[in-house]
Amino acid sequence: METSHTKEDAIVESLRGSGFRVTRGRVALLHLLKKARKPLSIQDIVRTSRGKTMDQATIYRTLSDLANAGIVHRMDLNTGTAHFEYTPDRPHHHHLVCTDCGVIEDIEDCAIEKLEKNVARNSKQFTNIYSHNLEFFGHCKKCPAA
Amino acid sequence: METSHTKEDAIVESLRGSGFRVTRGRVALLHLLKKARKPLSIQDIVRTSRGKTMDQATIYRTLSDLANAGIVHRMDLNTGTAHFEYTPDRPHHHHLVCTDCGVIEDIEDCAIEKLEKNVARNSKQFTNIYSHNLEFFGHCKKCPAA
DNA sequence: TTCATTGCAAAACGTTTGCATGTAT
DNA sequence: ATACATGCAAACGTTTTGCAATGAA
Repeated sequence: METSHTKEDAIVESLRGSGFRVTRGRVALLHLLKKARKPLSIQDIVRTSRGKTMDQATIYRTLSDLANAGIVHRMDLNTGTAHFEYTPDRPHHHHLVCTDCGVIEDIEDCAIEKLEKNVARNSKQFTNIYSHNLEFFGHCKKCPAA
Repeated sequence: METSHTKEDAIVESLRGSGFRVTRGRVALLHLLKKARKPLSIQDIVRTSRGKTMDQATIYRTLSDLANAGIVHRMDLNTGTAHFEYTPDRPHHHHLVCTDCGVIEDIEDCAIEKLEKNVARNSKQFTNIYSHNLEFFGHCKKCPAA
C-alpha cells in the first residue's frame, strides 16, 4: 500500500529530480510560485515569506539554484528587481507588462522559436543560440497612455 | 555663406532638437557611442571617459535623459550593467550576445514587429503595446559550448 | 542673468558572500 | 555522521540623489 502524499508531490519530485534536498523552505517557496501562476518579484517573495519560510539571502540563493536547474525561470521585466515563475507545469511563454500598473498577461503562442532559428541561420559568428529574452511593454485598458 | 561645421553636426542637432543644452560632455558621450556602433556598457563608458569628459553620476543622468528622448537606446544584456546604443543613424534592431566572451552581433531583419501586432490583437487586457525587449543568447564560434 | 548642467560625496538599492549553526539524508 | 542548507550580518557593485559650483543660453 502506497503512502498517501500531498499536493506538493510534483514540487518534491522536481527537487529530488535535480538533486536538491527537500527542505520546508524550498517546498514553501516553490508552492508559492506555483500557486501564483505569474511572475513574482523577489521583493514580493521576500515580503510574503519574511519571518515565515526563509531569510532573504536564502531566497536569493535558492532561486538562483532553482533557476539553474530549470525549475523556475528568471526574467527581467524592467522593474529593477528580478521576477521568477514556476515552470514545470507551464509551457514556454512570454509576458506583456503594463508599465503603469504592473499587470502581467501571458503570451502563450509566440512564434519566437522560428525567429530564433532564422537568426541562428543568418548569423555569421554564432551557430548556437540557446535562449532569448522577450517581453512586451504597453498600457493595459485600465491605464490609458498619458 | 554657411559656417562650416564638424562631424558632430548630427549629434548637436539631436541634442538641440530635444531641447538639451549642447555641452562638451554630452557631445563627447554621444560621439563615443556613435563611433562604437555597438552597445557599450555604462562601465565601458565610465572607464573610457573617467577624468576626461564626465563624472560617473553625470554619465548616468545624461544617458537616462538621452534614453528618454530616444537619442540612445538602453538595453539589458544580462551582464549586470545597462548597455546603451546611439540610435539616430541606425534602424531598430536586436542583438545576439555570446555569454562566454561577450561579443555582440546585430540582428537587423527581425520580424518581431509582426509578432508585436499579433500579440496586441490577441491580448484581452492590452491594446497599446509600445515597446519590447528582445535579445538572443548563445555561444559564438570562438566559444564552443562547454 | 538665468536656469540647466555638472562634480563631488553620500546614500540607496538589489544582490552576493563568509561563516557559524542547523538539518536532511 | 556527513554534506548540504540556512540565518545573520557584512560586503559588493550598480544606480540615484542632495547640494553647491559651473557654464550655456
